[in-house]
Amino acid sequence: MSDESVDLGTNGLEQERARRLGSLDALRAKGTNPYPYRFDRSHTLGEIRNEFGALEAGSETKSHVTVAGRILLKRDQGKLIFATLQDRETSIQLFVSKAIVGDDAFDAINNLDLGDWVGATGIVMTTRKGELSIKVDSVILLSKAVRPLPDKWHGLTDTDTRYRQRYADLIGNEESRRMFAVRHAVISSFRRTLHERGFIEVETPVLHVEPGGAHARPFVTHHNALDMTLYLRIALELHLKRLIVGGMERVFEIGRVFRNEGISTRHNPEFTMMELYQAFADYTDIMDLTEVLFVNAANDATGSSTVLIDDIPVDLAKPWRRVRMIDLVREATGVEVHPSQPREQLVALAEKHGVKVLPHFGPGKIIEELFDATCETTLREPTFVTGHPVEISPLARVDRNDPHLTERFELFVGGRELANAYSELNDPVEQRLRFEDEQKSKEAGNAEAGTVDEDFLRAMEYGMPPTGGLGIGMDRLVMLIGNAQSIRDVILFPTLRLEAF
RNA sequence: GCGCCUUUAGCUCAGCUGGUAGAGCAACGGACUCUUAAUCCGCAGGUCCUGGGUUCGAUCCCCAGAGGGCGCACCA
Repeated sequence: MSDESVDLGTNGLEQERARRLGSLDALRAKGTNPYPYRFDRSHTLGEIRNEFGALEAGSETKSHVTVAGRILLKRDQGKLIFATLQDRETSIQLFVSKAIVGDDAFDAINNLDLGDWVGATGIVMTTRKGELSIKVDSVILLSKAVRPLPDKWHGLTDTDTRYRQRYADLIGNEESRRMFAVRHAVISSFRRTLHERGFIEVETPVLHVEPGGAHARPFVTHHNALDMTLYLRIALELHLKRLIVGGMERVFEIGRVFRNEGISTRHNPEFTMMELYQAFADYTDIMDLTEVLFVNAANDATGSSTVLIDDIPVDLAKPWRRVRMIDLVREATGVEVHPSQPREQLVALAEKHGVKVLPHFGPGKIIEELFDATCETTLREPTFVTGHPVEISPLARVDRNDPHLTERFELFVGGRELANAYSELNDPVEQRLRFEDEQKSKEAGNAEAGTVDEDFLRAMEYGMPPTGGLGIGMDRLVMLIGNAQSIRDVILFPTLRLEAF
């Protein structure tokens, strides 16, 4: 066997690949380029459906069109072939008659494989049964597929293969295509809503010297020329606030952030965050804006503001509950809690509810743990949980009515956190103290605590106006609006273990 | 990281108390000018995830490992 020859192989896949590679050679021998450079179409398949969708059965138009797409199905009738052509929008049937195209072209079309890309010209018609079709007068191969498609009826269901070979998933699974259309619509809707409100879209660094703005373990990398340790960002917050100091007033960024933590149906190590900052606003303004963003996104993506949460319809357009974290914990435990209480009291309550308390947990952290354990998963309908303890909110402003709480909210929907927002802390002296508390907590063994970001403090010292800020986990929002059960269904290429080839 | 489940033809899946595997689709050969997952006839296709062990004999039982799913933990 020479190096060039195709291994005829021992299994079905290799045999099929060898056959298709062989037909490539045969095409080239006949002077056909199986991979031409370009192709002009007159209509997308969706345009044809829009224009001719109402055609009666058995009609023939005078419209001669040129289309392109992938052959998904072939139904061979002897001297007549029906082929299903799919493009990005939809699919349409090609009607190929031997009497029209001639013997040679008919054979060539008959020799096309499922998965091949073709361009076709012909007359728009409907069959006797009413199926919108193109009565073909010519078909040209645009790209030969050498590997067979998944099952034409069941598609690809194996989750591993769907995530690893998203290309094959997208070819066969309408639902997968729909989900990514929803994703695009949601993100596009956010840009529209924010542009309408005078927000400027910006891009800030992904490589950070200090991984701040959230509590999470970072990915660590290294810049060779500068011989410097860098971290992939875990949040967008601190750079966007620097822009508020700079006077940009309303900024947002939709960007990838990275957290070196577990993977689950709700977590991917890299995910997409939208953060915005609005000068002269506080967290109540941000609640209103969050509701608008969500309702617009649902409407733009699905045509309705109603989404399914655990299979129950919920209209996002109704105002959302606003309730303090300490009040929710009191409702759940029957015990009044407040960060000003002695730590031992809260430890006792935590133990009663099976909450593990680590040595570096202060009263505020224990209250949050109690909330996570007793309340979080019960918050099915959209709920703004407000008033987080200062201890767990180093970048949020203290509540104007309670020095132990902050002006902060987290938005929970379907038991999942989707958003986090504050009246932003803009006092540089207090910010330094908060950072120093974080630093102490880190030294006490809290791996996720932050450090003192001197450049950020310098920015604060130039003066940041009163500002409201918001962060939204876009993947989870797409899950909500698209009704996805796993974050992997809304991320085109989710993080997986190394594949063995 | 821990627990449970799972891995059989290119795809979707069967496979009984242990006797070395089947179907549908795709492919290939044939029939067919209105099909819709076309239909009909024929033919081929296998490292039963990997490595050990038990057994006369392992897809099946046991152990270890790998991939995947779900749950818990961490977190958004």
